Amino acid sequence: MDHVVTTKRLSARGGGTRESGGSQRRAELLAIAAELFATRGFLATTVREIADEAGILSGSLYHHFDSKESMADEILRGFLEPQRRAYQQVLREATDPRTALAELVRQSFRALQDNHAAIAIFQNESKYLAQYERFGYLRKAANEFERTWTRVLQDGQREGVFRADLDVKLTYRFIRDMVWTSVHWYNPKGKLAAETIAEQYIRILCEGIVQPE
Amino acid sequence: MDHVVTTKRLSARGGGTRESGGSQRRAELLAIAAELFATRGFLATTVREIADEAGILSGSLYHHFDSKESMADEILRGFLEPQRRAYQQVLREATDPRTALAELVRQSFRALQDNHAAIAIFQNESKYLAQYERFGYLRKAANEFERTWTRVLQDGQREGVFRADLDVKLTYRFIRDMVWTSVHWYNPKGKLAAETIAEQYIRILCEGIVQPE
Amino acid sequence: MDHVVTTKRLSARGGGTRESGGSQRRAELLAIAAELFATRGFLATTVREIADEAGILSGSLYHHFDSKESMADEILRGFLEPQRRAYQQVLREATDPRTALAELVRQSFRALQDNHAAIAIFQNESKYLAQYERFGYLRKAANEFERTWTRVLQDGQREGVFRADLDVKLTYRFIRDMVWTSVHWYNPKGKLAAETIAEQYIRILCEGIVQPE
Amino acid sequence: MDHVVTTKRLSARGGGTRESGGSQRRAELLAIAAELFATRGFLATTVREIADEAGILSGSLYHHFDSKESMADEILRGFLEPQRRAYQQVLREATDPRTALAELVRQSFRALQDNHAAIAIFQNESKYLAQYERFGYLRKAANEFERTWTRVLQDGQREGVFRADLDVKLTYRFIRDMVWTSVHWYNPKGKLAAETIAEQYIRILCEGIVQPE
DNA sequence: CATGAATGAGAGTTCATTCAT
DNA sequence: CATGAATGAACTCTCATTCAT
Repeated sequence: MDHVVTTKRLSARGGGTRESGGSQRRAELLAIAAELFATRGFLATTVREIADEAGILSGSLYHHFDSKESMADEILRGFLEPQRRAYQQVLREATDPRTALAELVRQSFRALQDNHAAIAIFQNESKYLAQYERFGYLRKAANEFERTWTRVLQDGQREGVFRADLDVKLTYRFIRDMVWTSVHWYNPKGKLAAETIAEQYIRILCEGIVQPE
Repeated sequence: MDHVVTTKRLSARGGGTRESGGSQRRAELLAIAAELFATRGFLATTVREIADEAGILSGSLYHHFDSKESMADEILRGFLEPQRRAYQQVLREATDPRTALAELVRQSFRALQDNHAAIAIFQNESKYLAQYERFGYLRKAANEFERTWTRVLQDGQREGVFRADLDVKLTYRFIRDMVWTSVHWYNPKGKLAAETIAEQYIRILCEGIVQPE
Repeated sequence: MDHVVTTKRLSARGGGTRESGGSQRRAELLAIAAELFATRGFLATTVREIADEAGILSGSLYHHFDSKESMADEILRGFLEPQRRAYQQVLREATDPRTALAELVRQSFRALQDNHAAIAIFQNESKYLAQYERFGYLRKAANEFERTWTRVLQDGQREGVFRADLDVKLTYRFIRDMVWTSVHWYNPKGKLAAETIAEQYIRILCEGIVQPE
Repeated sequence: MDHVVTTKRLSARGGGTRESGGSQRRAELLAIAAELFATRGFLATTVREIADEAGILSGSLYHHFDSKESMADEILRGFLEPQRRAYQQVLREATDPRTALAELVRQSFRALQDNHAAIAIFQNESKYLAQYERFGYLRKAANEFERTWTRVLQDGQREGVFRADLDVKLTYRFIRDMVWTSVHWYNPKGKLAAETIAEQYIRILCEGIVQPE
């Protein structure tokens, strides 16, 4: 379905980061880049804007990172791996599908609070970035997330906790979209706590919006 | 909250299209552009790509359109105004909040089938485009859509049809995201009919995913 | 009278130069641009030609300047302000209108020698450039120059030094055109010294070409 | 002295006009083009602007003219040949150098009234256009004009009418510039008659601006 | 670590011109 | 005579990236 463009707009350079171990300056720069990528988009953000925000010249960024993509890469990896582990832990610790589902939602909103920028980038730029080999792991991560959620949904259906007439894949998408898309309007510094949203969403999701008679 | 970027990367040119009344060729070109903007993103699509797909040279596009933005503009206006009217009609014809809500969802998925590309662009590029005066109407349209949905939700709560403990704004966002975000995976030519998705989503939305005891 | 063309062919970009303080390279590039603008015209000179002459790529110019217009802007400002001050000084130091006039002519030809390119650009491109806000100061400068000269002429008429039957405005234009237009043929490196021309012109201007009987 | 650029920005096409005999429509179009070339400059005027002003599409102009240059060519030739003849006649009819000079000035200002646009183009665009073979006649015409004026000046000096200490070439340039440059500010429809200006200029030129004691 | 000058590819856009209808 | 669609070359400008200092 996706038009896969061969190789363009991304340097041919294999990959790799200049120094894996991160100095503090590095982390600062990464945070700045993440914020800009998240709010303006990866393509719409220039390395000069990142450098400006950091108070250095654009060329100087290349002392810390190989390329603009390396920054996105590092930001995304820094979010995906912990998130993967967090989901696994939820699955291990949950006793039944319903609490598992609720915990997955809660964990997701917690991530929204802590990794707002990274999630926005993952959400908005995956399609574009995944065109390039280097970012192949994005699709893999998305698939693993899907397996995580659908397993819970299927278990729930089997145990009669979730309604049997639901299409699991469709339901998964429903949930995923509703959770991750909040990144577009959720403000970690705003007055609406992630937990509050999570609880509301869990209720709508489980019981629907209609008042039972 | 949003970082508002001043003015760049979009020509200051007031607006206006070369010819408002559309020839047939024009419509073809617009469809090509819409498809590309939708699948690759506005920034990631070059006018040369659009022209290539149309079998002409990039410069020739400018016989029909003022600029790349003009194309996006025309595509978006062509979707928003009819959509607005469709929502209004739903509101006029619906007898009670619950059917109103269901109809709004159905109408939205119908739009997804007919205006897939335009909706994707509206969804993905609004944030970027709305920075520019010319696209101010995007925010206005979004606001009007919000009013439409929240009115139905509030009416429903007042009449006791929808649960009273729901935050209306949050619920609206929930619904909006779930509906529009489907644009990312929904394939109008695929085997999953928009109506099927709509019905499933309406059920989840209204009754939740949990099997009542 | 003048057809005022709205806004095109000049970027809307407010103004501003990349760095106000000038490095040495900057000055070299500016000199090259000035020479080309002067001999070929602003529109007829491409940034590639400027870059070629400087031995760099056209894109590299944008490390130093915001735009082609920025270069013209800087060239013109670098000439107008000193010129304004020079005229003021002539006025302050002159004891009578006749020597004032002669000194103004001399100062103008001296400028021709030092700022040949800038004057040519001011002369030839003002009409075109002044269409754009950014170059509004060109008209202001022209007006101030006019006031300078007409004041001297009026003083001279009042004191009976200059003939009373002369239309001051017309006479001013006469002088201005004759002085500045020399830019079209005057060659600073040629054998004709600016001073020689100035003296001849002063004589013609003051006493006419007719041999008194 | 002039940098002569080989061949660019002017079609290689030999020359020639589509139809020598001029229809009326043709004359109208030419007048429109002349006005635009004069006020905006040759390069700054697009064929589309000419066509717009004429109420047709740009491509339609090519039914009447070979190229944009052909228009300039025709406009310039239409002015130069009559002007040449007019100068010749002045020379034939004048009885002495002083009246000859005065008549040349008067004739020039009369031309300014009738051929304002053409003169402006001749004045402003000669340098640019003369780069191209096709417009070689511009230099020839300029040379002939120069010979006309300098002959009168030399005759006058020989006969003791004009001051002997004047450099003839310099004086010629002085006069030419002062006369032709008026094209920049002279408005044929304004309240200042060409004759008035001519008389003032003749007086300044002959007797100077200084009040004789 | 950072600067500052440069590269090189490609972007959007303009415009004179052509030509079938 | 004019239209409308297209060409093709050139233009100004952007931006990720490199590298000597």
